[in-house]
Amino acid sequence: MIFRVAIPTPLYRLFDYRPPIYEPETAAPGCRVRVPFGRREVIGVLVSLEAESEVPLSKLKPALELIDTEPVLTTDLFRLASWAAQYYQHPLGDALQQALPVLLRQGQAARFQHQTLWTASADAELGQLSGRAERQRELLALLLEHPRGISTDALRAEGGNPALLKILAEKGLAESCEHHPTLPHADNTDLDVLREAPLTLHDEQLEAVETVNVAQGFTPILLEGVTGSGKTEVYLQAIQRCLETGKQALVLVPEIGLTPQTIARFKARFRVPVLALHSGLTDRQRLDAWLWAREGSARILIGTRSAIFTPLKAPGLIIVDEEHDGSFKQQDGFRYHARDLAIFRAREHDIPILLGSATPSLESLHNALSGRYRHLRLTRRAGNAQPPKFELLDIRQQQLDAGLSAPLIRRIHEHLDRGTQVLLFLNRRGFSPALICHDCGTPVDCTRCDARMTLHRQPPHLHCHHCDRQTPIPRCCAQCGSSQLRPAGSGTERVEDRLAVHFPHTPILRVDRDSTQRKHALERIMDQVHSGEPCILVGTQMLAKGHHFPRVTLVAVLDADAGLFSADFRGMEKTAQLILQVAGRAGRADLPGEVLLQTFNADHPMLNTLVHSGYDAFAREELRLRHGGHLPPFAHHVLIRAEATRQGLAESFLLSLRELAAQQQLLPPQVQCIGPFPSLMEKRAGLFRAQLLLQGSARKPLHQALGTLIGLMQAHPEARRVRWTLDVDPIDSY
DNA sequence: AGCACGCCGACT
DNA sequence: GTCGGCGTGCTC
Repeated sequence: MIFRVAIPTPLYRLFDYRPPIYEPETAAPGCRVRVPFGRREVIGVLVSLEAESEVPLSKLKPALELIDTEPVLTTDLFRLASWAAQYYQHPLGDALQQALPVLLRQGQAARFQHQTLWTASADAELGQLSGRAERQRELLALLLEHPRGISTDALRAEGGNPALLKILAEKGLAESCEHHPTLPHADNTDLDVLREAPLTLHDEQLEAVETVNVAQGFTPILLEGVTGSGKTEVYLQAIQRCLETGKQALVLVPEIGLTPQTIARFKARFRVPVLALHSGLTDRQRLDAWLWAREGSARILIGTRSAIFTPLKAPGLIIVDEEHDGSFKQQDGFRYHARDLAIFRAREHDIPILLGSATPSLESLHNALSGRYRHLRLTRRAGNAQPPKFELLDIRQQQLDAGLSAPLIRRIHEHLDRGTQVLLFLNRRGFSPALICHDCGTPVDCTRCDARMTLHRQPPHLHCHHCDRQTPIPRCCAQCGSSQLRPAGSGTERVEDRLAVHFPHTPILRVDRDSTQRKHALERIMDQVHSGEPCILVGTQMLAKGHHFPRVTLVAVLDADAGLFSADFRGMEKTAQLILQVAGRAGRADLPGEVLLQTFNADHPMLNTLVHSGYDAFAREELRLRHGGHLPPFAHHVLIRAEATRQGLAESFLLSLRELAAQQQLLPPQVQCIGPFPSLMEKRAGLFRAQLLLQGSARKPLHQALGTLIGLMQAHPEARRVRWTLDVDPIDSY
């Protein structure tokens, strides 16, 4: 018998081993094995058991140990990860590895963390202890209060002395047992899953919930609901039905969306175990959560991108919230898209999947419009809330003060005078995005990137936002020696500064990565906002997601043009999504909101469509343009990126790759090769980068071409000096 | 990716 | 004379 093993390495092949010296009883695909690999030991995943190997038996090493007696990667997860490896052209060993929690990658047993719990013996009574053994009596009393067992830590916390447990045990009054922590309500198999009553649905919500409930088997549904239309309530009620049939629900949320409020809302509604797989968990907690999900006692799993690999005993429903969000795509290494894997997984499990968004990705919208997905809309806001009023604020020929126009400042005054709050959005942190010599015009550039250093004032320093390099602020220009270095443009810090001058009596709250670094800083800001007193919030996209500010009546986008003319064809889509997301932060029933967009392009057709006809009209128009330009979702893209320490090397490597492929006629005619081009920012973090784009209208020839190109790149002599990576369905092209 | 081997420059 | 720089090759 031969073990065929996937090893975590960047190599696109599997490795054969002889079984361990001792005879393995239960070897099955999906089990982990510890194997010698080169001069080290690694954990691999058994892919198949073979009768023979192409490698001569003499070259085969024996595996050292079969770690699992049953597969850690169950059939469905194994299929999911190997499909993803194939689809994203990523080495199988690495893909399988990434589908596992860290502790399992390291070879730990797939078991719960065991905890020693103490109980009083069945017949133990306080009277059996002499009156003088007071501490022992206290301890026994505590044990008697916890018939299901208590840990030593908990005993100590309740005032018991765990050191005396041994004495009690010797007297036959106490017993210990190994136990893994259980989830509250894990034994709730009742139909009564509700903890609190559901909200009343309006007709559109009702239809959405009904659609999920009656769905038989695989049913992808795009739920397009404007902000405030009650998508979450639809999720909750769809999950309710799923739970009532004894199934589990998997909920994927964007990185920033996994807030305590979100989790709290799920926990408040249901009397079943709800587990959140957030970044704060330790590796151990992650493994326990993974095990609870696998054994079926966790009923609702909420997590970010990587949660798509959570094992489920009884999958019933998958929800992807804010499905357009870019954080579902992994941006390095194994570049999978969790939303797309979720679709695959739902199809495999033959269950419904709900993709929710106020601003769906054009990919999902296209799938909905072409009939591949059901398309449901929530156009009404819950309650009587009115949609905010949009207005383009033309700032041509306006004097700007740190990015603030005079009409905007007047409007801010009006809202503050009415006693409400204002939110200003600027997706640029720091004081100013450049520091420029007033005499010769030379900006201070990052030495490792093709980028300006950003000036920060708190604390004062220069910071490159692309490679994280930080330097002190120079006193004079490196080019001409002039001391007239001046900040150019403005970021959130500068806006905050100027606002303090214009509105000396109003609190200015800045929310960006810098202002919220300290623990609880964000919490404190949010508390102040929710107190309801007038204030001005200034911030980056941190403000755009997850939070809701009922007392904000004015939202202003200071630079609506950012991203409007981006070289990335998705720039317009992303801009629109961001603008609507920010706009959605404001207002409630009795305080209608107003959204101002400062722009130098007040006649821009797409901006006007978005503002006057809404996202749906915008998206259809944008889809029309994409169709005309043979761009995704009407074509498929694969990006081959390359980077090298010397300029030109990456580009010449890709050029040579393209020429080799052409000479040997390896590219089918349905696949177009575009480039290579230097990346938009050619130099980044000291590396020079280039990219080659493959485009095709069908996936199959594209994948086939990719396979042969990988072969060429691996064999290429230059590949030692050039690092290359693949990105299937890239979501940004820099 | 790791990791070792191996062959040339600046130190105690 | 050695320490260590990173080019080259291999991983069942």
